[in-house]
Amino acid sequence: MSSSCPSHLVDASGVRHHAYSRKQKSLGLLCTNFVSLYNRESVESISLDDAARRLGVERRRIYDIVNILAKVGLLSKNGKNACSWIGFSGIPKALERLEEEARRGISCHKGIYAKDDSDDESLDQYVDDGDERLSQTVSTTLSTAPFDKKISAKINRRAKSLGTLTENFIKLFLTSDGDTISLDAAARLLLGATTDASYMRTKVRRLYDIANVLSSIFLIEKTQLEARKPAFRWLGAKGKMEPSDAVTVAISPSPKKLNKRTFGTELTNVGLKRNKLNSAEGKKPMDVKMRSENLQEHSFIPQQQSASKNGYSFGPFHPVGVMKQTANSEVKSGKGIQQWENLAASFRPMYQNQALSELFSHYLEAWDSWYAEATKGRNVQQQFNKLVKKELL
DNA sequence: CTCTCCCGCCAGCTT
DNA sequence: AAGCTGGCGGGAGAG
Repeated sequence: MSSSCPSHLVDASGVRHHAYSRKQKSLGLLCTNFVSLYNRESVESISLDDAARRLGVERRRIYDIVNILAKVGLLSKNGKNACSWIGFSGIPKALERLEEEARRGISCHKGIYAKDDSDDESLDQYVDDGDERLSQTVSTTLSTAPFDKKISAKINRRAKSLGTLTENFIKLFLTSDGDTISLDAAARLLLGATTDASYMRTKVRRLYDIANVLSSIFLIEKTQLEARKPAFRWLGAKGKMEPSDAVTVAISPSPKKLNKRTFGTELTNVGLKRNKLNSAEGKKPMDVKMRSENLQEHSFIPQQQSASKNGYSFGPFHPVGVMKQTANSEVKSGKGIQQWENLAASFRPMYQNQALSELFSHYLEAWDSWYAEATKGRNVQQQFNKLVKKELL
């Protein structure tokens, strides 16, 4: 085990030193690695089990990522322990769908997450949550009341899911004129006027989860509206941002800043738990060990697959500073690819791992192609946007 | 201190 | 019954 962990973390006697780093274990980074692992042509079906093993994480984490990525069209879930990889080309379509739904007012911003643990009373607000089967069930059930508690529970559960939250979070952007939404506003809009602070806290946690993942695939970036007011900026594919909209946070990209929630030095998120655990602790020591070993065998260095479509990206909440300087109008208006490349180049050294740099350049290509696709012929209904805009910020 | 968000428990669902 | 999913919130690292 120790062999697959950074050596400075564990000494010869197996005692862990104080080197736990959250940054190396972030969902975003994991997502990045996930994408780098599977974003290639030869990949069709993904076993979640396998993914967990190869990435060296609990399967629980894979679920999180898969649920989010499925909503942006990178992959689709199909059945137990499996999903199929679609790739970046799937993003435009998924965004279109979300936008369309948003326009039709489905799962709108009016607090669809309003707390509702008890009854069926607010069921109708869940009816159209974008899941056809579920919607159908609900519709029929509604018309044939009395309403089944089980279905109600199911709907509640679904309505609170990471996936649904992801969808609605994205819809916020897609239906807004501005492209930056404060965390506050997002929470308010997504959760409705709940007074329950703990419920709010929970959902904000989820928002962070989602934001990390979306950041890692460059759909959004984290930014700041003002001091201590975190916000997210849509980088997607709308290409309608004016330079003047840009939230200007001129940050000189000092190395320190750049390291903020960005790159792990490892390709994997393997292994170490928070330091409250010592080597003897943990429920599944064997499991962890096995993962580590597996990682060594499997290290998903991109052998020499067809050198084109494969990709890689940097981590979550990535280059905040640099992004500020490049990711405004140019990026959005379609001539940004060049900028992305420059950006990428400037970050390349952050990867100690050579395989990663390699993957990284592949990723650029993938990005390039999906971006081109995404910006092509895309018409955002400004009208509707204006309506919604008022709600934001 | 507050913000961020990893982590894994465990309820509910599926096979 | 066993295994799979994923909501949830405690609590720790980062700022």
